[in-house]
Amino acid sequence: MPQNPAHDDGTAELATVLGELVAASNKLTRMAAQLTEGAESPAIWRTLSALRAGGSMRLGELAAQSRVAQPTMTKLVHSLVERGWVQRIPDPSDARATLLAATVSGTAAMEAWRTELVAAILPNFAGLSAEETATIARAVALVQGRLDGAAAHDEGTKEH
Amino acid sequence: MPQNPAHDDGTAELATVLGELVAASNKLTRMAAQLTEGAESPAIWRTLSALRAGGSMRLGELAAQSRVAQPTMTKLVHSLVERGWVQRIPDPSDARATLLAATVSGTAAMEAWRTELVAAILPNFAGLSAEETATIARAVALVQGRLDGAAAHDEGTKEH
DNA sequence: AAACATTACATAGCTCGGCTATGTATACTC
DNA sequence: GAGTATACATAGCCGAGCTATGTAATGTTT
Repeated sequence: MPQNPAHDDGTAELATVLGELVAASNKLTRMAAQLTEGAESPAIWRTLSALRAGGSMRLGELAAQSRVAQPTMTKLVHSLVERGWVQRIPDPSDARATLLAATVSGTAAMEAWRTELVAAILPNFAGLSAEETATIARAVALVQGRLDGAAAHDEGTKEH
Repeated sequence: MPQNPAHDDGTAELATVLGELVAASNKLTRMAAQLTEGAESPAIWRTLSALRAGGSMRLGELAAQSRVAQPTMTKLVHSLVERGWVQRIPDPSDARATLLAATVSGTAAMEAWRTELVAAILPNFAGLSAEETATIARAVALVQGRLDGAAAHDEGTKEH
């Protein structure tokens, strides 16, 4: 705990903001899940999204990016492959590993879901001014950056 | 659907931002869950948080606020009561209903969790300037407002 | 006021996403 | 070539989410 307020660099305020940020994120995620019910689950889209963002990668890496344990990712990939949304490509340099790539239909499905979801929540955000939209966009970009940077680090952070 | 682009009020841009907002939220929620593993689940904290924000309320209302189905909330409340974090109070005006209130220890547990969580993610956000922090704060406030307004509406929106 | 409809919550039973522990095959190292 | 490390798969569990349905209290109707 930062017991000594050597020089107040706004840590206290930042902490408050982060607390609320997480709470709001939790709520929004729940809302999104509820609105697109019947469709596939958030985990599916999160995984596809990570694959799109990071390009083809191995299962373990994808698990780290998506912040789930490796066996969880094995399951997710299984169901994604079944749906034809992800393709397994043997890694030429390592017979143990397989590279994973989003297929065309996988990408299409993801974007269709995104469109549907946005359509569902858009009414709630209809009254935003251009300036407010820009504020949210900037905040999202800031948070995104911090999240991406974190994934790599944590690999070595695990105890044992 | 707003089919006619009568005047471009930035809907397209807003849609993009919302898509990314949801994706980032999903990721952040996952990160938070992973960091505080071993502790209780996000659903527990989300529920307690809703109770704190909205004050004592009936189970059905809490379910709506927390955006889960009623039976799901029944389960959650059960485990919260077991932990002594929520108290059931018979509703004097309706014998079928019970009012739910966060206990002192429930509130304390929630704040402890929040502190722990913030401590865990704070390093990732350490480099933020005061201005960036403010941007995130404003965005969170904006989103929060839209989320809160939505819960009530949806009650009547359900088909059948 | 008896009967019916509605409402508020509980129960049953299922699925899925998350975890740990462990197995198996390939790769590395000496 | 034996032993260790790595990449993924399997097994088995738990919690959170859902629908469908049950039960008791309330409201409504004649």
